[in-house]
Amino acid sequence: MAETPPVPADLSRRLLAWYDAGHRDLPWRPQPHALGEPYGVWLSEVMLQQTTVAAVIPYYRAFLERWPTVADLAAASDAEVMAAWAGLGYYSRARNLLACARAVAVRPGGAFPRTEAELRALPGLGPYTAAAVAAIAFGQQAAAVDGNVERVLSRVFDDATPLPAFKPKARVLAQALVPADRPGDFAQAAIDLGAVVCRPRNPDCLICPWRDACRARANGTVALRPVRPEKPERPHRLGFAYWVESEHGVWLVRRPPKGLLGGMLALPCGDWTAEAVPLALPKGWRATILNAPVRHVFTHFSLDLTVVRVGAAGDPALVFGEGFWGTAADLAGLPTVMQKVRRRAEESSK
DNA sequence: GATGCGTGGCT
DNA sequence: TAGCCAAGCAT
Repeated sequence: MAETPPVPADLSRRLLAWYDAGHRDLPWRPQPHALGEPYGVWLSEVMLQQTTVAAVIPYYRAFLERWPTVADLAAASDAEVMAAWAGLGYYSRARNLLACARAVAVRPGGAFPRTEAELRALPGLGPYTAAAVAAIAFGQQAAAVDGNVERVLSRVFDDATPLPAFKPKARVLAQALVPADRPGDFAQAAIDLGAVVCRPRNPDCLICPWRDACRARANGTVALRPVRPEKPERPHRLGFAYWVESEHGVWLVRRPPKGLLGGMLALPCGDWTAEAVPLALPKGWRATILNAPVRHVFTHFSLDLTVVRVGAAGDPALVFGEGFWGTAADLAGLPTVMQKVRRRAEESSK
């Protein structure tokens, strides 16, 4: 790796002083100088992966209320946890969350490991989350480098290395800055700095505790950092979703455990491809095609789903696969794209 | 190293 | 409004 520039002295102290003078009050956050509660820290960090604070807060509260300890969560069923996660996105996190809780529950004392390396070995904990939990909950001198910290460091050192190649450099720089006495506060302060001051757009350099040291500010390149690679074009896909209602409820299926919406409840659908092909329905089954498709945008493709209301004259499993008649409580556990389909179907019956 | 994986808010 | 982006991880 290329040499990293010397780290100006006193950056850590200035950042901590800025944090102490006023930081975001978040439900999972310990008081300054205090350690966080491992379960809550871990839960929040997993929820916050690629997810905004505002979206996480209600889910965090709901999980803590329903499963107050990691042992409680470990005892929950897959279906309960997936349903509780519905709407938050990136559903492999929910599967890994439960796998991690179960792994922790069978450890001696049912407690989380305390070191970054041991945490890193748990499901769903990558380099960032392992370091964050180690620092915030256990006071380990670990460098938690997320997108905020990468952005801040790319600017302070005016480094034009494109992401994600800059990440290893950022880790080296961050590790050199982590103070031995307050690693958890430092991790959260660095994140707050990126989230509140050193924002992606319109950074508030005038109030930045690192403004004097910031090379990008001196060079007038703040808006150019970090350098991001071009994003690939997002393809468009088409598909059908089937609303099959009877006196028993609505026919729901469980999606396969891996892949898109893996492990989640769903309405029956065919494949989502460049050209949609409707499923052939048995004779005597009524089908009503709703006029405007449901639009949804995923990370790597956009989707138009044509909703079909079906009056089944026989066993839906024969056409749509293994499933069950879902009630209103079951429907609440559908992911967002399926909620959009549900809304469209329910509107059409008014 | 590249790709797949959700959703919602902001501009 | 259509794109950008968010406390990343697994493969």
